Amino acid sequence: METRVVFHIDFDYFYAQCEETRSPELKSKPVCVCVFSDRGGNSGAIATANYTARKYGVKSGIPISFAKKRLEERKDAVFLPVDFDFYSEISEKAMEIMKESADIFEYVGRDEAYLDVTKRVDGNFEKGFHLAQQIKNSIRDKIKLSCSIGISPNKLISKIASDFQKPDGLTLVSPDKAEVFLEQLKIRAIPGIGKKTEARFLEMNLETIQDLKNLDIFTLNKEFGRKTGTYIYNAVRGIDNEPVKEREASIQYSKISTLKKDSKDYQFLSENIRELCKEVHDVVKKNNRMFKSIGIHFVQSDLSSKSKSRMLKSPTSSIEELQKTADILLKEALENQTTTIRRLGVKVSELSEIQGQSDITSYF
DNA sequence: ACTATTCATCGGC
DNA sequence: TTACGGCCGATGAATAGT
Repeated sequence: METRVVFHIDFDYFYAQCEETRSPELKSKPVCVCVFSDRGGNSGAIATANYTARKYGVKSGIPISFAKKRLEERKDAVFLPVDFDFYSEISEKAMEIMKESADIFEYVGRDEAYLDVTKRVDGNFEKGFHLAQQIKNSIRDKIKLSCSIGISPNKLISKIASDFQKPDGLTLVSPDKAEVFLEQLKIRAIPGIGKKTEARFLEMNLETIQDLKNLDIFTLNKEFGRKTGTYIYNAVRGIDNEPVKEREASIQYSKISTLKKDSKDYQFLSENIRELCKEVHDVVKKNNRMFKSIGIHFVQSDLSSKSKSRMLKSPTSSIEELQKTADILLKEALENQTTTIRRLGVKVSELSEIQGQSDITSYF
């Protein structure tokens, strides 16, 4: 098998950087992009913060009120509400630029993509390095955005490499350097190994990827299951054969919102479910889709999650069926519900495309 | 016994 | 010290089908 040249490209502190591009005076200040909930005040969480804010311990996922405390001494700190449409616009433009440079382009998210450029650079990593520099320059010139790029023979190592130096990083890990590059890193650098898994390894006194090489595949499979165990075994050795592939557009649509008040009252929740169904259905309609699976999701007052979903007999695009099914799921879920519910969500999945119908509303 | 499907939970960004 | 969004996709157990 031929050696590939694979890029992983990641925009730096993406949402906050988007805000900086439209208001350059923000660049010198701590910038926090916030998801404010419907509860008013500072209820909500941080989506992203720029590096100035990060110096104060502000990072994505923490409560807004927590971030404000940490930035108390910075009177110039700004807390902006998220503007997903704006970020998506910028993302699309940047993705177009990257696509032009790729043999195969894989969209991962608004701020992330993989490129297979093997043919483009004749399998030559030096040429790959120059191509990556050109992409960075082009995105900076045209969109005023910085990004970090990892270059290696596969998606796994490139992902780790793009994270290695940032912001505005460019890290090349050629095949002969892969082992040494990985060995020095903390276990946490492996995508998919989060806080929980890291803690389990730390208890076994394993800290670096080098340390992990001491575990045999049987132990790993036994501890983590076959799929994850094998993945970790290969990952620490830099082995990953996942091809870069064009991605089908999203495979589910969902809406979740924080309720005005915590509740387990059917009437109140039912009204909210109805509205969420409408919003999800708008997206379904806009994308000309049918769905075959419907689910609801709770976040309870203690922040733990619960979900319930059901397969339909056949795909549909009917909002009535969506609302009816979601409501049934809600009723069933509430039967033995003891804790109150803080956030409520609706999702549809198992999507399929509606074939060329000019006026779909007349069909059921 | 193996594979495919369904459903609930988890974690990344 | 607490504080808490809105998405997405992956994983694996349970179940159904072959």
